[in-house]
Amino acid sequence: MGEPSSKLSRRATAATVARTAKVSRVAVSRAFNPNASIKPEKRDLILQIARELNYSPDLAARSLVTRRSHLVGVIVPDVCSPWESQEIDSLTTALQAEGFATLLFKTRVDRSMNATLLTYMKAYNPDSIIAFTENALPQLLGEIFDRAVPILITYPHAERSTEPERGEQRLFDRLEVLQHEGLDQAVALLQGFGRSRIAYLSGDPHASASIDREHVLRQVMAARGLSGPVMVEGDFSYATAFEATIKLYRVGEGADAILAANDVSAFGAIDALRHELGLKVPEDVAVIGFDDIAQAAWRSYNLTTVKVDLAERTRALVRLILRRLKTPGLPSMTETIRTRLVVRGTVA
Amino acid sequence: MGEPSSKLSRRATAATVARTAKVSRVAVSRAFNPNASIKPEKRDLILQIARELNYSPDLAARSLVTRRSHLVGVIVPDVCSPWESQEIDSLTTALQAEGFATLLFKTRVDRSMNATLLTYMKAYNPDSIIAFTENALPQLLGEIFDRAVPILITYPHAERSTEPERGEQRLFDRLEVLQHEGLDQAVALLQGFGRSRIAYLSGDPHASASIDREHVLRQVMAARGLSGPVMVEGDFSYATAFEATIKLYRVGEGADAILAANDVSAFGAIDALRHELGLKVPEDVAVIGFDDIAQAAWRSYNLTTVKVDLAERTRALVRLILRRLKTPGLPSMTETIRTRLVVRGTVA
DNA sequence: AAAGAGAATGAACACGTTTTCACTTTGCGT
DNA sequence: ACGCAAAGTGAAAACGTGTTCATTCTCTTT
Repeated sequence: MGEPSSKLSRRATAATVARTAKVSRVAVSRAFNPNASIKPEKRDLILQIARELNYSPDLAARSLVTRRSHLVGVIVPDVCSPWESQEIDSLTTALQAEGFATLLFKTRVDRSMNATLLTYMKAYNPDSIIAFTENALPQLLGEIFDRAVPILITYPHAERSTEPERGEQRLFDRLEVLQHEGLDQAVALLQGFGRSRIAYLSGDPHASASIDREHVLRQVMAARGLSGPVMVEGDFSYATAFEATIKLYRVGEGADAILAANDVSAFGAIDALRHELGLKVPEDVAVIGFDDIAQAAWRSYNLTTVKVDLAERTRALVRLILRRLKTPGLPSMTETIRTRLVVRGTVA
Repeated sequence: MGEPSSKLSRRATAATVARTAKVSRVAVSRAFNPNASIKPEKRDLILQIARELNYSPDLAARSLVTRRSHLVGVIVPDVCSPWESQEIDSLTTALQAEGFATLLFKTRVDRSMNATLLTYMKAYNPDSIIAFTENALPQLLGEIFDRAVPILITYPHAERSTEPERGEQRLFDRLEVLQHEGLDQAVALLQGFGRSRIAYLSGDPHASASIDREHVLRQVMAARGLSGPVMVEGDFSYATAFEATIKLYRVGEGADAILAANDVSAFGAIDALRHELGLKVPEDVAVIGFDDIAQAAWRSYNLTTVKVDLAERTRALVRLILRRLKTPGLPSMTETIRTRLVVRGTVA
């Protein structure tokens, strides 16, 4: 119980353990390092005493010499949006299993603050960075972080913009979502039900992901002989989608199908249609979302949506990180994951 | 542009900056420490050169001597549940503003793993810990973490269980939600609409928070002359609430009002009533939730609910942390926040 | 039994910072 | 011009760990 305190009980250190176990301090270090050369019974003794003293090696001190902080910086604009929170949940669990802790940073609405935010983040020396981002953050990341720290870019709802990155000397790894397949299935389904006037409820129009999504959608629709989508400007949020949908039908010319940039937008559209415009979903207007968040299966919405497999996404992210950390010399890597349509009740 | 690299360009260190600026290494340290004594123009020079070299002090090294990691460990069972994700979002932003980064940990479903998880967490030396928890984690926390690291316990959906903590020597600070006021308003509203047979859709029945919630509810109902609630067992999740509600009306005796342990449960109940049981909300059954998450205002649900003010919660959490860090000697602190009913469309 | 290989050991150093402590410079009032 | 307090300065010592390197121990092999 009572600590063997010489000084007023500070945190137990390797020296404390060494003294108690009557071994050298180096031995303690070795006991905690799996592939160090130490006699097994000695290691057991040390680990036993360490447990009694509630000792575990200080990661800050260790990282100082190891150059590994076992921290992964996760940069995200909105923790509370359902898709991103589900992704963070999944990612954190996966990283924990690999021995990394996630350091969570939220980008500011005020973008001028992001530089100081990233500088701040850099001070923690993360082993790697995952940026879920829609905006121009990558360039900033490249400027602030050493070439030595791997950066993984992923757009939550789409693949990269077509424009090449500036600051190309910087190495980014990427996770991309191949939306073509899922969107094509979506358009095909709508077409099968005779819907010809399709509206695209966009995400934030400044986000390259949304622009790219629109591009792919146009492509898919053109290939199926449909005229380009009616554009409705949203920002991935429920409220904006709600208002935009109302405007589409009140002052605009309406549409017989809405394809939303993400599920939350689709919810906003559905609620506007049903509760404000008096239109029936799916009878009057068909709605399709994107992501397949847990709420999409809730009975009030029962949303037909383009699914991005979260587990697969997480596996890919972790795979990318581990590979990069193991062999830093590799050229830029890109993993892609596919999408597919999940048919529920908002198209008929 | 080109680094003044002697060795192959490593991360810039204080020594590098000192050499470039032709000052001592200590001066660099002082330049970054606001209340250190250094000539202003010297500081400016150093900061300027530091910026050019993209230098910022290594936090691991600093924390080694400062004994401040500027990390706050946040322990949470489910990042992806709406209430908790909204809270993490808000908290992360607030902590960032105070110069702390949030280290996110997710407790395992497999509880036997939590001990190793916490040991792992301890290695990062967080300045403080915030545990959002429903289960027996506090005791484990007390065992593993030094008395020196402050622990802040909060039950997301309620106040503490009535039982006194074991391991009482350990100092915990607490944030509690005074649910009495909000619940009383809720019951009063139901009573006003002549609802007498009220069901309580519980959270995880093993969670002390849920037990406590039930306790307060019974108290409130008794005070208003109502017989105790019909108990329905849930676990804070949509799916379980959905199933439990169906069972309540199919095999149980039903109720004319449902009070749910959180909003997500309320959504599950509403969807079961409307889409599976053919009952109308609020005409046939009134429903009241708890938390007031963003989704509660969505038109499909338009949920009447007991609001816990998130911004107020966050402010209280940060206040507790800062106060504890500033004056570690303080006795155990508890902050409380009030609740109030937000009336929307699920009671009429 | 001697030799040799391989494992085990501990002293010393390195990692990048802050802090302490003497010491030197500066600024100000008389 | 003088004295004296205050502000500024750098050498050295921490902080807690991993790693290198020369040395010692422990086996196996001939």
